[in-house]
Amino acid sequence: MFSIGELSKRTKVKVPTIRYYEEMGLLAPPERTAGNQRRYTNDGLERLSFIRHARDLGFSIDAISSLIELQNHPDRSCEAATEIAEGQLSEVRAKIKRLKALENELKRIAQGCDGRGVAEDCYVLASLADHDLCGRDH
Amino acid sequence: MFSIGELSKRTKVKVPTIRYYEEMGLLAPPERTAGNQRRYTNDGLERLSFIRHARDLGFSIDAISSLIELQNHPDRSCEAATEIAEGQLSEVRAKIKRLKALENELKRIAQGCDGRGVAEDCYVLASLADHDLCGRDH
DNA sequence: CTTGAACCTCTAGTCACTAGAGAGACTACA
DNA sequence: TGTAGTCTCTCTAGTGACTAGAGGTTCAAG
Repeated sequence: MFSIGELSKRTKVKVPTIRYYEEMGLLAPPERTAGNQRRYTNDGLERLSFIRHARDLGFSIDAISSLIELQNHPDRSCEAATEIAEGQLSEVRAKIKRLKALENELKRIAQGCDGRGVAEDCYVLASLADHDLCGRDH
Repeated sequence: MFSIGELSKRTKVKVPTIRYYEEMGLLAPPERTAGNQRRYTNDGLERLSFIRHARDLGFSIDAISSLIELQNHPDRSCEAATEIAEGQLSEVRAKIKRLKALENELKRIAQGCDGRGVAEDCYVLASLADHDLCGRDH
């Protein structure tokens, strides 16, 4: 049995965030001391590690809820879990694609100006003002 | 002189978003009709195109504010503009790097399970529960 | 002059937290 | 047992960049 501060230290999840997860229904409300303070067991620790790991991988609170629901019913098909993971994967891939396009455009814009002129002639500002100066769409 | 709806159509920025930009100080408050409706000129159109383009490239409202400030003083050095663009570029690169790590991890996790088993044996769930199953840190 | 679309302001909601106030509880040491 | 100091409690409000909706007013076409 350990306090919320201890749980926070072990999982590296901040104390208010732990309380937030509880409020959102991700983390079961733990036991309380006579003085109303939360006391966790290893169960809580494992659950929170799971949540943190999933958050680190970019899963939404909603997605994590579904995954936990599944965890609580070990006999169910895990199809949903695979779907959620694959959905997340394609979201990540889409983001990468988009960011790479941005990277190219920004590289081009930033290289166009050495920062030594005045704003009037600045290629950065001109590029932003006139989309036609862009190599391709974004 | 055209209405906010017309401006919205031409720039593809939604009406409430235009009002929001005005509130945030990005867009100068335009003239109004006798009945208090906004009426824009080409100036407003150009300004909004600039903002939209910058937002599309991921610049924050704050960064855009600085860029506009600079635009309004064409005699100033454009060093700040180049810095902002370069800052944005390195942020984008950092995001790409992180997302690529996530992509690898998610790929590994998603491939570990075909979704045909039950939750108890699901590799997706197991991987999330146990960070040690991860190839590398993230 | 009427109709109906577009416009106005204001408030509240989104996501996943983060910050702070003010009060109460716990623990270590004397 | 007293007390100092840290931890914890709940509650409210703020973040960024919008989005949604209510309830009311104005505009332009016919």
